[in-house]
Amino acid sequence: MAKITIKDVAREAGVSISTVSNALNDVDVLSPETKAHILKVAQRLNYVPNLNGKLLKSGTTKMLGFFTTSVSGPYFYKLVESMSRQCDRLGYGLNVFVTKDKQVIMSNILGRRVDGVIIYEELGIDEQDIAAMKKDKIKAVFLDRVLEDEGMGSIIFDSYESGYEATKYLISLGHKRIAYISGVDTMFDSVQRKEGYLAALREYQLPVEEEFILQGYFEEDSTYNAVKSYLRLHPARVPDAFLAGNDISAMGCIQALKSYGYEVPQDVSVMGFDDIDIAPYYSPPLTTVRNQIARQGMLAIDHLVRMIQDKEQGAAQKLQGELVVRGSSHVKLERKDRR
Amino acid sequence: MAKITIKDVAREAGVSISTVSNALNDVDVLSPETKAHILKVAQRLNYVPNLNGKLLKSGTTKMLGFFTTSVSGPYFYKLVESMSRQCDRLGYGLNVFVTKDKQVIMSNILGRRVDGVIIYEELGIDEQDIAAMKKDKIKAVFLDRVLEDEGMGSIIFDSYESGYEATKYLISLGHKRIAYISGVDTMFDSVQRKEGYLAALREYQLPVEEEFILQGYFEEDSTYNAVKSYLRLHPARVPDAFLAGNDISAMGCIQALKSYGYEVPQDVSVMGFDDIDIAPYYSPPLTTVRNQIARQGMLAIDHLVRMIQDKEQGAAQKLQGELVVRGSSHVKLERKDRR
DNA sequence: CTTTTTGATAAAAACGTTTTTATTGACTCT
DNA sequence: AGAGTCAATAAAAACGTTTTTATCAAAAAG
Repeated sequence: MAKITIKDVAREAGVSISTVSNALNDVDVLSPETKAHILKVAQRLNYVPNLNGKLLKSGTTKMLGFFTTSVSGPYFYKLVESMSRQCDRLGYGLNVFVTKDKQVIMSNILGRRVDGVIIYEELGIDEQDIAAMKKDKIKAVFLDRVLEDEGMGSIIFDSYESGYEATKYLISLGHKRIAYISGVDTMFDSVQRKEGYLAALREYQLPVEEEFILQGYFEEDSTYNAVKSYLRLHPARVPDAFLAGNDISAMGCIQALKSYGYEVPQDVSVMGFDDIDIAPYYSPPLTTVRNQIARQGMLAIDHLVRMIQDKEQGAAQKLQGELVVRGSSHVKLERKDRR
Repeated sequence: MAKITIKDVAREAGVSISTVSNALNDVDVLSPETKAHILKVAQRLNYVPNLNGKLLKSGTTKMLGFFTTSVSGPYFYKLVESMSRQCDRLGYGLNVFVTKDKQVIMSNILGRRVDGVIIYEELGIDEQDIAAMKKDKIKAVFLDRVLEDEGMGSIIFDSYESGYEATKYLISLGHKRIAYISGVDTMFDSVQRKEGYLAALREYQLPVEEEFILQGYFEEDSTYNAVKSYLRLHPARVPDAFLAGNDISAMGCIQALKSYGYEVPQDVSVMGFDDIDIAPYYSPPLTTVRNQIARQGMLAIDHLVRMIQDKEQGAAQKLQGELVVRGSSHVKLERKDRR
């Protein structure tokens, strides 16, 4: 029992192929009886159009592709969740391609499996690939990089601004000696957050001190060790506050402080970035800066669809972070001595 | 500048279409020079085959589809992560379709966008749809239901066994009066866990008491209220241990116990199911039963690919849970009086 | 020296659609 | 009454591939 095609329906209904196609696609040229008859036959045979044939001919799929190297972690599922909701709303399907093989990515994009693409992937797609996509008039929105390159869209978080705002918040609590725990220096977001931190210090004319910039690599353990070794070496110069490159790092920092007998936030304020799921449950609950992930997903789909409909040119957008104040930060108090 | 097709490559290289196709697909009938020449031309023109044309003709896509109504939460991303890794390993691509529209799901499945499908969706696909898929020889693996129906695969967690093992563990700690906090009685997993719990009680000849079965609806608040009202009504008959339908519920239970001055685990043991991300960070860290999500994903892909290659018939598999002992459970102690 | 075989390439058919164009027969004009 | 419109349907072309079949010259076989 082979797959039922439009041909089978035509034969069974005693009409031509084109008539069946018209009936199925609701083109209004057929007599109501013929149409009804054909639909009934199609139903009876359980006919389902072959999407590849359909797509090959019509060139449009009503499908958007999301290309990513990973879906691990809350960032991705929040993103996918919001994108798929918005797709539903706009009458598109969402198709997530998880692969690390650039070849696969490019051939799916250029091979027209989807009407437009959202791209998030750390490695791989370079200027040349983007040029190829532009040449083919592929509509794309990037989530992980700024594109000066016109024609393509991008929606990224303003990490610089987040770093800046976080630092300003700590300053507003009365803290003057604010340390920064750096993430990975090759990552764009990481660097931007630090830049924002430095800018805020400069703006408030607080000294930028070399030893106040620690290296935590976005990991709990590394940060724990880095902070501990700082406290060992400079017991007399403990910062008022630590701004960690992300929440994981903030957690390591808090552990290290606790192990040296400092109370957070009474003795030292600590904050991170990302507002990961466990942040509100941590002890103390973490003050952090949250990225509006759902908004990013929603805007990406919106923008892409408008690009596809030629209502909008690709453009770059930046999203502001959202300060979330919880228990790990506190106005500056006179610190009790180290136990 | 329209899309480059195989025709353009043929014209440019001065050969026929079929020759180009042979060159590109490495069919070994061409002279090395011709082949090299064609490949060079294709490269120069940035030719990328149209996947729809290709697929339409050859009928195979080397793509697997994962159909789901949601990707929210850790379960899904762990699942997708493991599936995509296994796909990579086996030379397939993974394609996640997120939609609540059954129509979309069915037309993508039957419309041959993918070589095989993994299905997880709570509502929608019924016996009739499955019959249609079988008729079309679609290869499918279900993750959310047992399929007695031969021909299709399914890989589910053995929730009955998990409930049984969890209860046995609590009994092994010396607990005799074990309460169960039920989830949602329409959900398969929820019911199965409770059945396992009851079976263990029966096996050890412990009395099954009506009041010991509370209703928590898998929510923190509902459970909190349910447990609290139990403690208010039966202050003299506090269980030795609570087995909550999931970790969220366990958290609510612990809060309620604390509010009545009971210490967990010294006074009462509490455990849940799922091992959610915050379980190890909770206070106390939760004892729970973990489902092997990554294993489920891996097995699903494996099974599906073997079905596609006709090496295996669809079959049902069950995965055992994994007991994770943390701080919320303890051997039975003589309980101090209520404060 | 003709007939076969072989090797390399080209032509044509096929996949399942949609879309464009053609073909009817019935109706409406003047 | 003949030409022109119209409604309904059919036929054919097209989408971009792969695959099957055909072509044709050169080499091998007799």
